[in-house]
Amino acid sequence: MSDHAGHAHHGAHHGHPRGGDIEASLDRAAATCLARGAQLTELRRQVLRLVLDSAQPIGAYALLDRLRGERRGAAPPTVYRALDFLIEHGLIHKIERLNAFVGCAEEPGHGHTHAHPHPHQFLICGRCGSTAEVCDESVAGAVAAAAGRLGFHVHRTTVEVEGICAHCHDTKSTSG
Amino acid sequence: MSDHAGHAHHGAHHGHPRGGDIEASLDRAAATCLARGAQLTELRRQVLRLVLDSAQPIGAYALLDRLRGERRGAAPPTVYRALDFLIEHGLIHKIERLNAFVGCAEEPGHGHTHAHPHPHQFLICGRCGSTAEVCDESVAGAVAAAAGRLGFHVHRTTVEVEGICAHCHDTKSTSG
DNA sequence: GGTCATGATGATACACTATATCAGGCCAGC
DNA sequence: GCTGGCCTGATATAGTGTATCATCATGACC
Repeated sequence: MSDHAGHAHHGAHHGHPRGGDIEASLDRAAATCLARGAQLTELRRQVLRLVLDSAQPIGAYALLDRLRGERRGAAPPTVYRALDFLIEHGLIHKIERLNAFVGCAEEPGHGHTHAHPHPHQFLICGRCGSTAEVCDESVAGAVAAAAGRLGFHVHRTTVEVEGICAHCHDTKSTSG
Repeated sequence: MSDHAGHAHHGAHHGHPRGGDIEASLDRAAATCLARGAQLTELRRQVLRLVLDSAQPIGAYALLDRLRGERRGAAPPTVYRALDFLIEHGLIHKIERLNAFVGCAEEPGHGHTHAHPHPHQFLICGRCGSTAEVCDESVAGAVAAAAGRLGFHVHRTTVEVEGICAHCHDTKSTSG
């Protein structure tokens, strides 16, 4: 079945699970971009930092508010252009159900982009709002098989699961 | 694995694949609602008819335009409230990637609702814009397994696959 | 009949999400 | 210095979805 599955991230219970890690991730992201002939400019780096720094999926306009702390004239296109770039290069994902963005759980440098994404699924907790990105190949395989049966050629797959995370299910109190 | 998979619908190539079928579907939908203590009012029936009548997924504001043909003062809440009801009762689905709505491919009366949905996935052709709803249990099973491994309790699963449908892939011309 | 709660719809305004478009700045290469 | 490409600034607008209050019908209950 699934040879590797499931590393949870963006947990809302732990505040900011990363700290100085983020700067290291940004450096790796910059290197990855460079290797592909693109550049992680200061603006894009700022937006990526804000996304990674968020404990939960964050919306474009929330990003915009925070971005304005460091860039006075920031406007919607400012943040959307940066987001498009980051998605294009596989550094972040968009969660369609939430109209929000999260950092990619896979480290960059694996050659995955928007055109050639790595398989990924999101588990969205309806109680605490946290999300986990899992990378389960059996899910991707089942999707590919079902699509293939109909002669459908898959480009991209969006899998977003809504439910209750283990933490919230264990502690049925108001701790979420 | 997957005991049953794949009935394609909403094909854009065939114009309106159904005709008088729609009225029969509406009647069955009304009966299903009644059996559950809800009512498919004239407004909801009109909106459901418009959704079913659309060859492709249709947006809320496109529905609103058409609805105004039969209901002069229709406003956004008019159509959104009807859509919410129809989704709640499993009569239509929302495709998140498209912000659009399609009729449920499963006939009503199977007891599935928004709270207890039947497994379903969408194949979205990026060339002709058609969508197919498939009901593959192996996909749902893989998702459930992956989630369960992390202790996540699944409520609802959104699977939306973007790619090229068999028809468009066969006829690589501009016929899409 | 009168009253009241419920659910559905009408109607207005607003919030949130995303894009189009044009202008200016920076830099590499000729 | 000019050009072309890329990035950003800035303004306006399009597209999607909700909040809120008023109105109206229905049915329960006294």
